[in-house]
Amino acid sequence: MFKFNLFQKTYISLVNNGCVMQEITGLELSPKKVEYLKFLLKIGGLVKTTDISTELNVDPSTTTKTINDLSDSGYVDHVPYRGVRLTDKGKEYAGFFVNRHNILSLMLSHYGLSSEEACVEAARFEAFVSKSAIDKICGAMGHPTVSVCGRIGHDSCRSDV
Amino acid sequence: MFKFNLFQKTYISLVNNGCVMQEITGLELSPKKVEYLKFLLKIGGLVKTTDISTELNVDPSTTTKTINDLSDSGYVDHVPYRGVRLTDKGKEYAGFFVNRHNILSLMLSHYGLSSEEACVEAARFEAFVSKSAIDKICGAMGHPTVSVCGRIGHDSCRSDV
DNA sequence: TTTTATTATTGGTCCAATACCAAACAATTT
DNA sequence: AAATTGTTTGGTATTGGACCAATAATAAAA
Repeated sequence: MFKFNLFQKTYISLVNNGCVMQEITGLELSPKKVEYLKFLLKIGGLVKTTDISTELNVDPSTTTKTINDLSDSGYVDHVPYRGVRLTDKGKEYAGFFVNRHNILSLMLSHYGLSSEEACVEAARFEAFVSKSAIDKICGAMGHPTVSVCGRIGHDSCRSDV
Repeated sequence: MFKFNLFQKTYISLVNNGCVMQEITGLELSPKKVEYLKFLLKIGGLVKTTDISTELNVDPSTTTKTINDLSDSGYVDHVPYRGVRLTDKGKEYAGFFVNRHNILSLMLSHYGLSSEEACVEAARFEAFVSKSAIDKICGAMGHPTVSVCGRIGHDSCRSDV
């Protein structure tokens, strides 16, 4: 019996292959959903519901529901019972979210917070910091490539240099 | 007819006159409640429901309910139909909230954000930044007294110098 | 390959924070 | 005292998040 594969590349991705960063405000997703996307990007491929639940310490049913939300918004592709993975759009957002976390952590570390403290603190408020602010902070710090909790890429903010 | 005055000083305040800053994490109140306290501190005395509603752009009934919450938690004293004012505890928290906002705004302005941008940005995430982080940032900046959107006091963080 | 175990999803319920509306109530003004 | 203004109550709604029990699908074992 035929089964449509949601993960198969289609001509759609060729049509929709442009960078969408111009439209990102950074405030589109709730803190918890940002966590989902960052984790999905870290794993990289197809991710199981249980893995997400374990990582984020939530019930699997909660994960399924959140994943459905993210799927409806176009950040992930989800095949029930098989797994979930980022869409191209999801990857761009997740990449920004990781960068934002790293830039804010690095910034905080410059004010006497330890790496650990900076990381924990940034995680608490990062979802409410706009991309426009991040681009400015990143530029003012000279577009650093290394933070206290990971590397920083500049695909999205170099244009603001 | 006798009416008990909730705003009258009683021996309670003499007993409870110590600084409670040691116990503040800065994460006790939701963003909206932080706004209420900051506004109440700005006005200073007895504040009417309508004034709060106008300032925060919410229905008066919403204000009444939020004020009841804040009253239950001991941040304000509320006499129905008369007005609301900060308790001593509320003043300490409100003072910290204002300082936190000003310190974060000042910090952001050091990364190329305009005063206006810094203020707006800080307002969005400040409720999720801990007092411990603020104390460190404040210390690292040399305990500035002037920010881009107000003066900064140091009653609560000088001990960390 | 049929049973068993594991994993995932659905449907239900719940909570916190925030908000509005209409009705009732209190205070103030006339 | 009546009318107006301001405030509160009670009800309802929404958004985001969470859990549980029951069902369904997949994978593992016999």
